Amino acid sequence: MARIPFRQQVLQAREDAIISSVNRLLALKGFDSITVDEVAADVGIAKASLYKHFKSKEELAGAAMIRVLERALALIDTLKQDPKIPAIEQLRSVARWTMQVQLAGEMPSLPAQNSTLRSTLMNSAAYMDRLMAVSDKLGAWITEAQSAGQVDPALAPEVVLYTLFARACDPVLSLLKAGGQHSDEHIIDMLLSTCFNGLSGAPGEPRKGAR
Amino acid sequence: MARIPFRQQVLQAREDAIISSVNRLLALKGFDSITVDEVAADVGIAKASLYKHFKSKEELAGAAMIRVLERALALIDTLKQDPKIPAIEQLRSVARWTMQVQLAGEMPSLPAQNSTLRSTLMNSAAYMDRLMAVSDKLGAWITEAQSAGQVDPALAPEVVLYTLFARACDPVLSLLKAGGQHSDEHIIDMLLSTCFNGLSGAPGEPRKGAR
DNA sequence: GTCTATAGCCAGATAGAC
DNA sequence: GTCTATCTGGCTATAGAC
Repeated sequence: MARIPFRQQVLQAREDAIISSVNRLLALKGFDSITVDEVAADVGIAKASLYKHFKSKEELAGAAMIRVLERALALIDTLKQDPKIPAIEQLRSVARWTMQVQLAGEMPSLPAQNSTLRSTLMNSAAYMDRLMAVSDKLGAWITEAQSAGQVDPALAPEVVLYTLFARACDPVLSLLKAGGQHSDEHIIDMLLSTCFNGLSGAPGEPRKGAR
Repeated sequence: MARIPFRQQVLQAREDAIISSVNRLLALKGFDSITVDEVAADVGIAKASLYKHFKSKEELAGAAMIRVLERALALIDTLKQDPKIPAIEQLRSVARWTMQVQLAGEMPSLPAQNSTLRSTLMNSAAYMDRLMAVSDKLGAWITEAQSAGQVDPALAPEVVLYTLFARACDPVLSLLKAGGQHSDEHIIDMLLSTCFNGLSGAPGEPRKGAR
């Protein structure tokens, strides 16, 4: 571990820069709309050099997804350090974080239908491992919250999990952001409310504040 | 109006067939993944013939969107015939319908980010008129439901409107459908519940039945 | 309006020198 | 590993005969 450091570090830094560019462009334009030339130009290297690091456009997107999943895992582990917080609040914190990432233009958005991309991701152990790690950890909170009656026990757990994932790339947020009528905080408050309390709103609950 | 009928009818029927194919393929694979060749093959005509009816791939997608918006308008007008039904129930009926259309594989899904498609649609009066008609009619119900306290008055009306639109193409539904664990009716019931009552569920409300 | 054939373009991926 | 230059395939759109 003591040797090989410098050149490797440079490479690692370059890969980080690549992933950052891909991540941002993916959030901005989506997988189908970006081109590899564009990514290369954004990073400031030649396209052929990109292909030395990642062997396809799909792998580039996969790397961005892996990174965001790792950020999510880091957040979850941080949240777990306070075991007194009710599961529902942990889930709400995760949802709030995904919305903040979206607003920051850092949430890569992939088309659900692109089949070559899908199969690349499903065949990537690095991706699947992290996806399952996130799912398991959220799944535990979901079960706990349902037992405590904080999340509707009539909902199948997958429904809750998929809904949380889906709200992490919900087009409603970008529409509201583009509308420019509300502050970022207000947008997040309203979307968290629709997510957890529904359009009808929860009669007994305070809607404001409660960071 | 009495003349010109037959040949025109044949053309109209062909255009309907084209739109049906586009609509189905759009629901199945999404705009970016389908090719005009594929549409032509599905309809059973040559690609060049398609371009006699619609002058671009974007216009094809626009025609499909116009048709689904017209179906929505027809539904809304039908629902309006019973003025005794509370606004919230009207909105729920519309949401239920969009989910049924999704499950039937008839909800075209367009990428939110494709800019050439976006500008084609925004420049199409036929599309924009219908989109605004739907928005206005739903908007009236939303305002009414908020006044009656059936929809959370703290939510900006656009949030409610956008959320309903977004639930019409929510990936959660196709994920659950692909999972194969639940009946179509059950999926719709759960998603309507998460949409209107949130993940937490509404304490006072019955969740089952109520078609 | 319908077809076959093709133009024209663009983007993903690679060759080969350094 | 990085670059420039190029290949290759596929896709939108059109030409031109019927």
